Amino acid sequence: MADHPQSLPAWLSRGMADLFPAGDPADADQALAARLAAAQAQGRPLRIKLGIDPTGSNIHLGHSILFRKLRAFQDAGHTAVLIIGDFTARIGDPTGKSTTRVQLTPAEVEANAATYLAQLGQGQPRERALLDFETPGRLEVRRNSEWLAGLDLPEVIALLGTATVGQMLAKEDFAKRYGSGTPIALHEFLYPLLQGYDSVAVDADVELGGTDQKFNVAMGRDLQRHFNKRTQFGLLLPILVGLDGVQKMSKSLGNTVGLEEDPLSMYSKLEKVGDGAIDDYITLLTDLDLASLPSNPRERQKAMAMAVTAGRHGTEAAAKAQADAATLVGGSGDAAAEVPEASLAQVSFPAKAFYLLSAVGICASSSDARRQIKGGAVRLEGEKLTDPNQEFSDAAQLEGKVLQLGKKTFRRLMA
RNA sequence: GGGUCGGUGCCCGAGUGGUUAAUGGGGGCGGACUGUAAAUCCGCUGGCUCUGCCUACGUUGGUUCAAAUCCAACCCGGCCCA
Repeated sequence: MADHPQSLPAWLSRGMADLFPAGDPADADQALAARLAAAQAQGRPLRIKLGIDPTGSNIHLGHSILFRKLRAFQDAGHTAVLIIGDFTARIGDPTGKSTTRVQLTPAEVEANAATYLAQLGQGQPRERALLDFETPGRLEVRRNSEWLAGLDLPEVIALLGTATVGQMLAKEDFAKRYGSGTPIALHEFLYPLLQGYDSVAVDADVELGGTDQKFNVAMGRDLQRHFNKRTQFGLLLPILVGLDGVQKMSKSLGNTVGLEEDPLSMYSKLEKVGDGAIDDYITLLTDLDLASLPSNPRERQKAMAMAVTAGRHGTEAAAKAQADAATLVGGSGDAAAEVPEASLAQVSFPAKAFYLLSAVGICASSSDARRQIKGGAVRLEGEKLTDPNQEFSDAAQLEGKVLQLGKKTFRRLMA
């Protein structure tokens, strides 16, 4: 893994965690550089597969590193084959899961898929979008129900026949669950096979994935060989660690930055990622040159946060977010304009402080709000609230004021 | 199918008739400190416009003044046997 062929372009190898196979540099089935050269000689773009399971509805920065790499391929003239796993989502990828996933209904899957495409920039100009939806020939969006829904039982059995229980149990996630006595449903074994079959169906030259996808991507190669197809390369990118700098970025761990987040919250979250994660963020989420950045970690954090935010919202909005973040954290929230607004419309007056906090959505519940106030975490216009039962008679006396929870959460109250 | 063990709050895991909203740890949130970080220390961590009232220990029913704790049936899982 250490010595990739020299001839791979920088845009391709940037951030790469693993590339396989990496054999004979002259063989187009053994070395990606050779495959690239061969394709170019034939005037044929490579087909770069990336599968997404529309199981959630929000894409975060962790996902975006794969899309960024896919976009890089597009910009180099290759064809991105984005597979929406509408069929496989109904099984649920067991990767990284310690329990069987819940199965989604077709309607939920469709709704999620639509949201995903919108977040990836469908309908937007290519300069702003994460993927290039505009240039002809650069993107195919496919749903794997196209080929999976029609498989009949004999075909499924044949597919199952290509792998063994031993191989499945060699997969770390399954091994762990099996070892710890956590149930593994049989249909979960089908998942890697179906994902692999996707590669057969779309004639993938390269499959992108996180490092946790190695097993599934390798399965794709096995199946392509089984079906007498050209085999794909696996290009794996690191799993982005979350804001805590330790665990992977994952919605269920609450350490994510969403692609759709406003500039201020995006910036302020990013500028305090753990020290150990800063350089990974720079490599994987920006095009900045690591070597030319200041060595002071604080400065690097800022540069990274700035670049990522600008990538999504433009330089101007990012600069404003940076300035606002500085003001907000500096103490009083009154100077900043980019504070998310919260509507008082749902609040019935007179309102006690704890009720206000929960009604406006800044605290999870009114009990939580009481605790936060007692804990000295809540400020209104920079002034600490101490009595949960403090009463506000009407909306007019609150309108335009900034309510603050802790150091990071602000809401400007609006009528 | 048989035997056996088990299903507790976001997670792990104590508790086996009575101040138990339920020990402890993790995570999370807040405070101090700091670089808006890490580490460390401290507090909080079911809900409700809350001096009180609800809802909670797989599900449903039962015993009891009183159950997460006892009984029954059912559902789900692990292991062993077939």
